[in-house]
Formats: sequence, structure tokens, C-alpha cells
Amino acid sequence: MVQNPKIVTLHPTLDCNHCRLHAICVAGNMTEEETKRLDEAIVHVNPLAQGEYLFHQGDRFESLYIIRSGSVKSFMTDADGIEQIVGFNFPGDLLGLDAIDEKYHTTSAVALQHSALCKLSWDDFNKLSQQCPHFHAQCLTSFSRELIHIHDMVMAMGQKGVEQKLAIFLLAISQRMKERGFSDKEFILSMSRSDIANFLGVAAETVSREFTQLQKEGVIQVDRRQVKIDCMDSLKSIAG
Amino acid sequence: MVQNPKIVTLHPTLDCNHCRLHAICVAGNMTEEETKRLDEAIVHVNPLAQGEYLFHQGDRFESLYIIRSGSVKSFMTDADGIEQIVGFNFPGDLLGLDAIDEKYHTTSAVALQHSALCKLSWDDFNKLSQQCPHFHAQCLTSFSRELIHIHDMVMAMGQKGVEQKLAIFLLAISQRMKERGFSDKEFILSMSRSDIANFLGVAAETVSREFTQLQKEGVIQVDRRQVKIDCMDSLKSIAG
DNA sequence: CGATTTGTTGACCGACGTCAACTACCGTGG
DNA sequence: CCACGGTAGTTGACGTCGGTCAACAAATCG
Repeated sequence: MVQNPKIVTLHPTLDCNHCRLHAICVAGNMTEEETKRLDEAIVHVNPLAQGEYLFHQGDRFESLYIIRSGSVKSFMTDADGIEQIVGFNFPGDLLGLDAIDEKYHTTSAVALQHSALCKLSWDDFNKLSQQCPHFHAQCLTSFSRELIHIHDMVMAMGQKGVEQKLAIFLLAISQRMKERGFSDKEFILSMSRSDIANFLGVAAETVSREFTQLQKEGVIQVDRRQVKIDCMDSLKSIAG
Repeated sequence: MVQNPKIVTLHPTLDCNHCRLHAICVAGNMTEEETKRLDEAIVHVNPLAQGEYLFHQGDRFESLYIIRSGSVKSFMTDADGIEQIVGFNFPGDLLGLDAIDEKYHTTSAVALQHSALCKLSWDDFNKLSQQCPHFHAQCLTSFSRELIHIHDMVMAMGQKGVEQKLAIFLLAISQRMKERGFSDKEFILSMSRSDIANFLGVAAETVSREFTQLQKEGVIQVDRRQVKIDCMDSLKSIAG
């Protein structure tokens, strides 16, 4: 499933100081002393294969996770078994925040591809955020960013047509690729059409149609999960 | 605009120890010493009239706010001037969290009725969360709860029909009323039909129609903003 | 009291969902 | 290596849910 190592894979490293996610991760912007403490608390769990769960909705809350490589989808399931993907997560992202309130996970997280993860127990997290001001600040930032992302998504879902939704989605992925040092013009989607459709609140067929539509308009080129953005400006103007 | 003081208004009190929001507020679950510190940091800003802004999208981030009485809507405006309400906020809710990352507000907050507020500067917030473990924990909880709320909303927007959306909305309001010690069966909506519509991502006329529909089905009684839930179970089964 | 805002209801229409057929790809085993 | 079945994605035909436009009613305000 790792379709293009050059683009998608980050080489896992052993400690936070040498991790190439430093700039994005909660572990960024910390003093050497703080980083050392974090390193001691972080556990490198076994990598997940595609389709494996990081945690299930309803699981007792024990730890937060940071993605080191790969990608993950977070989704919730309602009483009728209907699923809604609430986010796609990439290296550097902090997972499990939704479980803090109720002490059990309110979403499930499943690997979209082979993914490596860092685990940080809730106890250690609390100790660290008490003892390390920079870590505390970084966590709040991470939390805030999560809110912003989902607000953008709500805006898209509530007010935009399908073409706009898809443009917004592609731009969001593009942006995240860029932040992580990859091409923002050409990348491979790690999620299926139906994942995208579910995330955007539309039918999978509609996503298909809009992909080909955007291609016909010369804005992007698509071949299955490979995407190339030919005209970023057009895409942005469609996104509105 | 205060349509029914018995239901909507909370009497502002002077210090957190005697505030009746203790159970809900970030100020809850704290030691006496911690509460004292918080009290010193909290500023009781002038109450807002209906329609007044607490902050505007784009404003520099300086403070967080806690609602003491009344209610507030939070919304974002995109480049085209299209608005999307991302949440309704009630006494005890913490506002401004979305501004932590970028250091400016990414949403606007406007009072839906005469509302009293507590202000807590970002500096003081950081000091408090370093010095008061319980406050720190409460803030994270508050943050997490905010995420859960918006996840529920995304689920509704993405996967549900209009009748379901409205049922879910009413149940959410009902729940929040209950948490705050009011009737969960009978309450007054502080927001307009078009606010509800915008929040749910549908047309205002559609909200109107669904209200009358739910009334015809004998599930609720509606008279403008006054709502009475006659059959909570039916409402829940509609919400799915 | 008229003016304005807020909410309701009806008629019509279009964007998107559903159903179905088809194609391309992927992994497995012969 | 090919045969095969299963999954993912595309495309078309058709139906419908909810949006839009418009008229009206009710409440609020000056």
C-alpha cells in the first residue's frame, strides 16, 4: 500500500531531537531538557499495517498518540452504525484528544497505510505539560489547530457545493503535504474515494464525477489516487 | 430580548466559589487556593447587549472568555463573506480557544441576548494552568468537550436528513439546558430560525417546515422560539 | 399606527443521491 | 505466467430531497 515511498513515507528516527517532524510536532519548540523528558515518556509502538486500528470508539482512554509516518483516518459511528470520518491525520498530528473529557475514545482511528506511531500516556502527558511550559504551549496550539481544521470542514460541509468541497479538500491535503516538506502540487491520496465522500458528506459517485470534472476543466490531473494540481489558482478560486 | 428570565438568565455572582456554574465551568473541581487565584485573574467585563460582539474574526488574541449568563453564537466568515455558525455557547462555556494557534481569532462571537462574561487574559490563563493542576485539567476537558460537540455536528451535517438534523439540534440544546439546571423539556431558543438553518447547513424555510412537521407528528410544540418537547423518546428515535 | 424583521407556507426546479452496469486494477493461487 | 475473483473507481439514467423564489402572516419596534 505504500504507493510511493518518496512522497509518503517519513523515515522514523529514534529521538525527538533528530526527528524530522520537529517543526510540526508537539515536540517542536522545546528546550533540550524538555525534549529529553519527552523522549523518556514517548513509547514507539509497533507500526500499524493498513486497516489496523490505533484505538476503537469506546476504548478506555489511556494514551495520546503522535503519528510518526503514514496516515490515519478518525471516524465516529452512531447508534445506527453510520460512520462519519471527522479527520485525516498525518505525521506530527496528535491523536486521541477527543477522549480527554469522557475518559473513553469517542472516535476510532485506523491506519490508511503502514504507519509508525509514538505513544504518550495520559499520566506522562499531564506531568509533562505541568513541568514543561513549552510542551504545554505546543499542546494547546495543537488542540487549537484541530479546532480550526474542523471549523473549516464545517464551513465546507454547510455552505459549499460539491465542486467547492472537493477543491477545499484537495487544497487542505496539498497544504499539509507542503508543511511536511513534500510537493504541494503532486501527491498520492492515502484514502479511498468513499472515504473522501464520507468525509465531505456526499456520495462516492459524486466525488468521482467531480474529480473528472476538475480534470476536464484542466485544473488537476487524476489517476486513481495520484493527484497532480496543474493550476493552483483555479483550484483556489473554485474553493472560494 | 430576555424572553423568559426564569429559564434563560443566571444571576451573576461575584466570585467563582459562589458562582452557580461551578459544576460546569472551567472553574469547577478546583481547590480553594486555586479558585482564589482564578478569581484574582478573572475580569468581569461589561455585559453585552444582544447583537454586540465579544470579538471579531481577525482580532488579535488577548483573552479567553467564559460565559456567565446569556448565550453567544460563534461563526466564521470565508473570503466570499459567507458565514457558517460553528457553535452556540451557553453559561460555563469557554470561548476563544480557536485563537490559540494563530494568535488571532479565527471566528467571531456575538451575543444572542444580553450576556455577562468573565475575561481571562492569555497570560493569566497560562500562569494558572502551570500553577493549578486542576485548572489545567479542567481546561483540557473543556477543550475536549468542544471537539466532541463539533464532531457530533459534523456527523449530523454529513450523514443525516433535515428532520434528523433538527432533532439532534433540539436534543443538544435540551441537554445543555439540563446540565445548567433548567428544564430539558421546555425552553426558549435564543437563536433565530436562520441561525439554526445556517448552523445545520440547510435553508431557513426548510427549518421552518421541519419544525411544523415535528409538531404535526406530536413530538414537540413550537411557538416561534418557545419549544416544548412532548415526547423525548420519539425525538431521540428520530435523531437516530 | 405603519415599518421592519422574523417566521410560515406553497410551487417549482435543480443538484445530488441511488441504482445499476461496466471497467481497471490487485492479490492469490494454479 | 496467466486465470480468476474481489475491490475500487467511473459513468449513465432516473428520482427525490431540499433549495429558491414569492406571497403572506405575525410579531416587534420606532
